Amino acid sequence: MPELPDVEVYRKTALRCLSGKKADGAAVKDSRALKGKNTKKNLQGIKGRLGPIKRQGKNLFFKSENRGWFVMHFGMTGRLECVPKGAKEPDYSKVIFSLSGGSKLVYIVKRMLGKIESIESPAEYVSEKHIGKDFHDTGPDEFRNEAEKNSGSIKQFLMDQSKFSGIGNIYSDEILFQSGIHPAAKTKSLSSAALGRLHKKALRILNYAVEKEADPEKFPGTWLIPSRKKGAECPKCKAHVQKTKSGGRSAYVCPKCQKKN
DNA sequence: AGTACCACCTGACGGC
DNA sequence: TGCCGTCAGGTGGTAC
Repeated sequence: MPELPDVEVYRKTALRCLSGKKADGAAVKDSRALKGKNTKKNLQGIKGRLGPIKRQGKNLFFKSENRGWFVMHFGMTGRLECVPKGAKEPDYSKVIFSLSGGSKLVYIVKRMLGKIESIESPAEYVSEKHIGKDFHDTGPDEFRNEAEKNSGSIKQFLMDQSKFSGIGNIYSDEILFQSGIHPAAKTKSLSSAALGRLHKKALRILNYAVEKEADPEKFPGTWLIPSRKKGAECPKCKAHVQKTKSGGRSAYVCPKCQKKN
């Protein structure tokens, strides 16, 4: 789940959960969900207000009053929940932030691919990890410029976090579907106008998904995501949706609506 | 430098 | 019902 819209939802969840509250330590249930030497100690020692909270791409950053910055990544199966006082923690809870008043902010991951790490600053982190600016902050010109330098497929380009960050496998499929572009199309084969439309469409889709809390059940039936399975009907033309591979990742395509050129 | 591919870890699901 | 194989929306490292 966790692509830009999902992580944006988690940011809002965290904001709401932490607002007006103070943290008193974070319980680490599974150290494998942590990265870096001092992360465990720092999490356990957290005291006071948590914030600001920032998001860039799929990364969520938050600062603690006394232990500095942390970054959260959600991998394929992570999420963040605000659990009220007395309520049971969800399965696979890995790190639990205790808040004043008894509520908790809980970091949950199933498949151990997500991580929390103690870091110096978000700026240093994104520069070290080559994480490009958030897709929301990219303009059409820079999008086109980067695209024109890219020699791979358009899907891989959209998913490359080093240029612009936030788009993953699911939303890249949606963006390409709504743009009528085949995921295997070479980025270079797209006209400047097509790239401009693609960029605009991508922003619109991401914004809309955030509005709908990244919940696929609230997405329109005209979107691919609800039909993103092999053999389902294309919501536009009723052809069968095909499952293809792109760079080792599954890519769902309507063979009639999406053309390679 | 840019791109392509595999490995990582464990849960969910479909087929037998 | 239970076992097994396959696949999963993430990134990072390595090999071209």
